[in-house]
Amino acid sequence: MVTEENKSIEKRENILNVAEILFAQQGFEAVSIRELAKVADINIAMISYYFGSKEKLYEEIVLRKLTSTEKMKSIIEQHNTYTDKLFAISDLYADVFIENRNFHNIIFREMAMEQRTMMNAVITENLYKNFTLLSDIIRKGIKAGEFKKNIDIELVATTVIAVNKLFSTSPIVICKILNVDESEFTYGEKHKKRLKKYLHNLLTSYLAIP
Amino acid sequence: MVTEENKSIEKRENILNVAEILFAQQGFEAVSIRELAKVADINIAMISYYFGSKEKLYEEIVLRKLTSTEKMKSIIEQHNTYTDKLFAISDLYADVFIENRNFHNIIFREMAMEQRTMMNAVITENLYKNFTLLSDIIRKGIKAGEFKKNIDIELVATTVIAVNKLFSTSPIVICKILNVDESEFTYGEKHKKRLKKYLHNLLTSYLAIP
DNA sequence: GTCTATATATGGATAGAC
DNA sequence: GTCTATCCATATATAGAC
Repeated sequence: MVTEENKSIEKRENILNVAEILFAQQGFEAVSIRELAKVADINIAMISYYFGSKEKLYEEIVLRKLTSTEKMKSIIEQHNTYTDKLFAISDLYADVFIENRNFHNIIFREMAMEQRTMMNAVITENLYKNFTLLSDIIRKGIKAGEFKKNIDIELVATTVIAVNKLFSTSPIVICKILNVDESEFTYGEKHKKRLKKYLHNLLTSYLAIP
Repeated sequence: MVTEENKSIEKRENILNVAEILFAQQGFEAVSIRELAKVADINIAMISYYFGSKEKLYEEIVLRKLTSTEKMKSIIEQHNTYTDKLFAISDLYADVFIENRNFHNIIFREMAMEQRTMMNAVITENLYKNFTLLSDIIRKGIKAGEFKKNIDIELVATTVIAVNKLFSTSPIVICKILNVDESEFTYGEKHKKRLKKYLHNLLTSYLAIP
């Protein structure tokens, strides 16, 4: 049933989605609410009406999609060995970063800011929690005798995030590096599979006991 | 000898340096020439006088420090084995990214833009050239029997860049991950050494023939 | 909920005096 | 080279009609 309320929510959602893309592509300050209103096909006044201000709209975009730690936890529980758990989380990062690459573009731009804001603190806290789940798997894998002992736990966990991140948020350069045409390269399954497979191999060779 | 001309060049340099920091911290659009003039302790009109416009000032900041391929080439030539060549380039990335982290913050933000501009093209071309030097070392190392055959050359080269990049441009999160106090963590030698050593080990375990 | 019209602020840039 | 004063474009935000 399409109620009036649903219509209203849909419009709100539409503004959020369009704004997410524009903010990701150009940055917060570079996008005017006039341009946003044009692209989203709404009146300028609607942004204040729905969100109060451009700033509050931005906050909502950032906060609404932060990957929940719960999702990660449930995926970890679905696997038995620490190797499988690690692979699953690495794959999840690839999926989440690539599928929501506009969003993560915004997140990583925010992380690169040196001034500490409320949002910055929330983002850092969220990323840290997810990071902890990753490093805990490695730590436990070492204790269980599945992984080598003399490894840099923090930096190998950082590597998973860093590689997935660069791959998903710098499309032009990545296309050039992989020798793929940009029009063809929509981060399709083929390239995602390659990325996942590579990370599995990289992690295995660094962590696994020969 | 301090001539009038030198003084003028110094002032120009000062504006470039201050602007680089501000643009890195806040993004191009978020920095007003009024704020820039205040921090650099110059008059607003001086920006137009020296650079023509805010846009041209930005272009000069981006273009002036792009890592020359020549420097990389000379470093590569100084080493004999492909392993040593690879380590040297990996170390160079760590040094260059960390020492010029404000600059690289700007570069990577520009890379994340999906709209293609003149500057974007120059940056991509530069990064691609440096990337090619890196992947060539790996390719030749395989031919020479120093590295394994079944590896993903492009993605391992990307990894070197990705890890060094995240490490240098997201200080707040990295501090939290490494459990280091931010005031203490000025990307000192200690953490740089750790990063370099980790990448050596990671590359060795992925590439070296057991 | 949606629009127009407008208040108000701030941005980049420069003319012209010194 | 340096400054003040100012022009002009564009930004956000909202009051008030519908």
